Amino acid sequence: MADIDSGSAQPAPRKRADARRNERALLDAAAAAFVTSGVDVPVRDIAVRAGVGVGTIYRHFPSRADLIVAVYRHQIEACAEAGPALLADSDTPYAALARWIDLFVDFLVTKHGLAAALQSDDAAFQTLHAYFLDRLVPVCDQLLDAAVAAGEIRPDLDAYGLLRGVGNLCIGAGNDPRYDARRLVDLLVAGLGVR
Amino acid sequence: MADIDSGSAQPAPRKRADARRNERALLDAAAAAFVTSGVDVPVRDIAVRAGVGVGTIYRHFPSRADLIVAVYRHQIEACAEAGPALLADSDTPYAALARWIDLFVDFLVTKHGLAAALQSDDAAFQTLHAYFLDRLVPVCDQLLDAAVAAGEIRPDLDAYGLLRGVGNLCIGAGNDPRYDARRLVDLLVAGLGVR
DNA sequence: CAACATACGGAACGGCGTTCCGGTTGCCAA
DNA sequence: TTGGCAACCGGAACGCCGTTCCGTATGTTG
Repeated sequence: MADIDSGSAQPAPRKRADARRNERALLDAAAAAFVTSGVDVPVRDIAVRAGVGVGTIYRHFPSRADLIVAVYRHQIEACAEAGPALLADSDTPYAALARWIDLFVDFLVTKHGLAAALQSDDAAFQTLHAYFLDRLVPVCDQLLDAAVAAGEIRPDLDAYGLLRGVGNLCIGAGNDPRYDARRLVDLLVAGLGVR
Repeated sequence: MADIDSGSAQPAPRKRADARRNERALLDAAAAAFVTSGVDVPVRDIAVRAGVGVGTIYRHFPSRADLIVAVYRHQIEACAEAGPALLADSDTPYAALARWIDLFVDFLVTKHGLAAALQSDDAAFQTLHAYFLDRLVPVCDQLLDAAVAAGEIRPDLDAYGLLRGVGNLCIGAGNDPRYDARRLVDLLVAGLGVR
């Protein structure tokens, strides 16, 4: 159920074997390349790693953003699902929010260049933008609402703004040991608390 | 005294008239292009605007970062000089810090793409990075130290981290009406305060 | 095994930043 | 005024990028 599309009778009449093999090789190669060289690794490098031509990449993933989404889908999904769980497990909604944001930061700072790609206004990255937003904004919203309802934080900020802010703060983390994105995010979250 | 180099006997033996004319035309053209299309406007566009060849740009400004620095030098200088002034004029060091950061945010959000360029780890932008840091970190440090000494903020954060955080939060502001960088910066600064 | 849809590889395209160099032009000395 | 030279100019050229296109190869199905 974590696959791209599930349920219903397979309306896609099954792909050719080599196509499926290449798609998997591409996902593996891309994941490895992203770790080594960041998400802006040249498309050709990924193609070489996977042992395919560049055309094959674009047939499977119409834009580089789709490839990024495909590679990280599981982790994003896991992050989204952790929201309600944290809300149930934590002492207060605010604590749940803080821990959830920690999770999000963990995810972002370990993916070189991903936070930057998320903010790019390049049309090619709209898919990426949209997927993150669709999946995470509702979760964040729920946490935020609960914390506001509990009177723990000011109702200053919407989920979209918070997520973008956190995402922005994570840009460049990992490239520069002097820059501690996590601490800044903590301060931001602290600033959210009622005084 | 606000010019690029002043004082001392001119060790540079005076440039040719056309060179000086072109340099000025380039600065004007670049400033206009930055407003219209952001700081990542293609170099060729700037050249066309200025009525010169691209070679001329690189002769005067070895990298695009140098051009950006040259265009905004005055404003950055003004921002730096406002630091001590605010410290003298404000009720508390924390208030001065908050107002100074406001100034910095004002500067960044009105320059499309500048905040993003500031964070780029591309080698070509090292000059840009270095200039901002050299000029603003000491000022921010002074404000931060004063506020810490007054017991107004926690000594959690160094000037470098704060400036980068604020810079990061300003990325993409102006492209997206749903994203209010200023509010996030305010929250961050609020988080800095002692509780 | 044939024949056809599907998928493949990589050349080709347009755009970018930057470099290079043959031609031009401002400047100063004669 | 003019000659000559250093300084400067324009834009072609280079290498890298993402993306598109198409002739060819191959899995699949009857």
